[in-house]
Amino acid sequence: MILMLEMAFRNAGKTFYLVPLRALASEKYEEFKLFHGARKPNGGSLKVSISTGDYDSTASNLENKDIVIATYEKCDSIIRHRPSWLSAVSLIVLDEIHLLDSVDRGPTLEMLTTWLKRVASGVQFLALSATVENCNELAGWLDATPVVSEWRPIPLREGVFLDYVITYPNGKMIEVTREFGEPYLDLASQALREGGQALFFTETRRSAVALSKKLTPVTWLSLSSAERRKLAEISSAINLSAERTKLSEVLSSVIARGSAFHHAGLHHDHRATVERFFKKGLIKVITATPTLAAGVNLPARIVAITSLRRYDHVLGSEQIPVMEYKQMAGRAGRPKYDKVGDAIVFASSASDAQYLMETYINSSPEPIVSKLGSAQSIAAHVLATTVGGMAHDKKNLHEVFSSTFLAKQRGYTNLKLKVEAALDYLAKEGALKWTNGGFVETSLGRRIAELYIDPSTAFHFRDCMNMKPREYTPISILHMITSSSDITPMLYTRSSDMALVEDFISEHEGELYLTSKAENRLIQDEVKTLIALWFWIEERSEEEISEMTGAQQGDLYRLDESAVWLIYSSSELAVFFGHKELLPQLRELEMRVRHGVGRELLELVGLKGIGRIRARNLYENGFTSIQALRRGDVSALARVPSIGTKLAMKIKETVGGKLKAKDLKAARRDEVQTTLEDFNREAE
DNA sequence: CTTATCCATTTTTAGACAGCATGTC
DNA sequence: CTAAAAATGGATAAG
Repeated sequence: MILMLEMAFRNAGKTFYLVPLRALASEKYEEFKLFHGARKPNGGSLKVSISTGDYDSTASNLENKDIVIATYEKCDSIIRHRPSWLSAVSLIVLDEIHLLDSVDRGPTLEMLTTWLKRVASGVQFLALSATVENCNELAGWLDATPVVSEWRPIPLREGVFLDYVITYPNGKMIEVTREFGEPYLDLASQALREGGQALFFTETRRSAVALSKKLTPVTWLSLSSAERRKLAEISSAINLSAERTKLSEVLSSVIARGSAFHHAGLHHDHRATVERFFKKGLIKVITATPTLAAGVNLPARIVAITSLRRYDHVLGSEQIPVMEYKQMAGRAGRPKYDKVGDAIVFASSASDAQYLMETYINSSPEPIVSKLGSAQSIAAHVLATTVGGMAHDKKNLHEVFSSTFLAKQRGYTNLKLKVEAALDYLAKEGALKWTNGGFVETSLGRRIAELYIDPSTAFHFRDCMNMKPREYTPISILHMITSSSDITPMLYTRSSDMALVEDFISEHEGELYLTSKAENRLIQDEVKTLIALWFWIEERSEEEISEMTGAQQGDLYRLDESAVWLIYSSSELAVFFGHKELLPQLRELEMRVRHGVGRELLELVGLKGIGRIRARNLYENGFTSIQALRRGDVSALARVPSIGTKLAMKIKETVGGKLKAKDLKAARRDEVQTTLEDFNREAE
């Protein structure tokens, strides 16, 4: 921050702060925002901006900014648009550089860094990480000087818990008081007695939820009556801020007792609530999946790691890497509050304890290894390199790829073959064309790179548009989307879902793409993901969808987000593929998915109204139930946290009812009141 | 006759980046 | 070096 601010004040150039998560970007942005508008010596004012997929997106907005905070992918995308100010960049901070090791996102970071090194010559790089073992090697690649510091604001102790005794690497042992007779409860209790908070990491979402319930007796006893009152309010607010589901009800009930769970199935507002009130000290214990290991900064007095295994659909049950363990352990110790942070792992036997001590506590994280070689698509990076203007002939292209971290670690021979193959593939499919002496991207290729989709996804769209199923319906379009490699999260078909999926397939056989011979195609997963999206645009309740498919609120929102992006992309590409006639269908479907607004609702409100009243607000404000809307159900409206005047007017017109603002307020008040009472009673 | 308990078997399993343009609070 | 925990379903005991 000091370096960036110094450069900004000196007008020494534009600086970037790059992070792997949107949440981290907004956290960092909040810190930098304090300096936004500060007067510079030359009279101008300092300008700070954030750029991630869910914030502003046009590169021109960044032209006169001094400090830009962005995700890696966003920065990558910006480069592809070749903004004029790129040469004005003077410093790039790469936070959490160890992400280079990640299979799905590491290659993007690696290519991004490689380009930046070339494009912006003379740019200073500052790469940061708490868990890099081979930092000399990494520094060598970046042409940087390694700076190692063991300093932590709060010292960290790592220990193993076995039979109520915590053993530390130096042989020191501490006994934990038996109070509840359950290790997890007693450990949490110890943290709370010292006025601290505890963070438990679990292997699965389900066990995070189960453990947070189990911990409520401990947290409840530690609460003052003032805290209990505040928590009751927070707890009832949970059920008002988003659609109610079984999961949100459980969250609401544990929060009332000072405990909470945190995982990616939660609604993002609920995640934010949990983070916020843990930071404020009201929520005493969080049980979390790895969401919090790399996510926002949420330190705790004690970090308890309940499992060091993880199940993988391909590999089965696996030990997690030391790097991940260190990331979790590093969350222990709150600056300003704790004297020391404790990270505790649980052992099942004496030999297990010894194993954990050797393998995790006394081990360094694994060295960072480039994953560019296993990138699912080198083609995407070759195309982006071309579109970004970094290479228009083989010589330059090989220069770029031979300066990657992979080439440094493993040599360039293998990668060279892959790059050549990617070039041929892109040319064959029409994203690039040969020129004398080199190659250049086609307008299609440029659009693919700008839309930020994998080239294979684009070609898949083309094939799907050329070979339509017997009956071409919205379901066909959704299937095209869910069978592309860019859809996330792809839902997994459990054995209990088989009936649902098979029924759907036989019912919609004529509308689906079932003939493709691509190997390893997981038709069932594609269809199951399609079903979740279909239910979503049919306005089924979030609870119903998660009941039927197992996809929870958070999953649904992310699925929706990626589906919107892909449908938009397919409509942009339809023109290139000579399928202009599909545009109306694609546009309509995009709108239905984007806003979660069903056909019936579109008809009710009138399609023209969508332009004026943003349908997304209908959705976000809780109008997912058409039935409720039709009968003007006041109690459904009570779940709406805020209704715009225009929107309320429109609803009034539409339902023809007599809803008034004060009815809404009264209804909402009642609901808040009853939930509050319920929780207090239950808690007692 | 209903409910509780026990036991063996079956089922399930983390996370999250990206486009673009405009209305709403 | 190693999978573990919850859900399910059926049988039997208790109320």
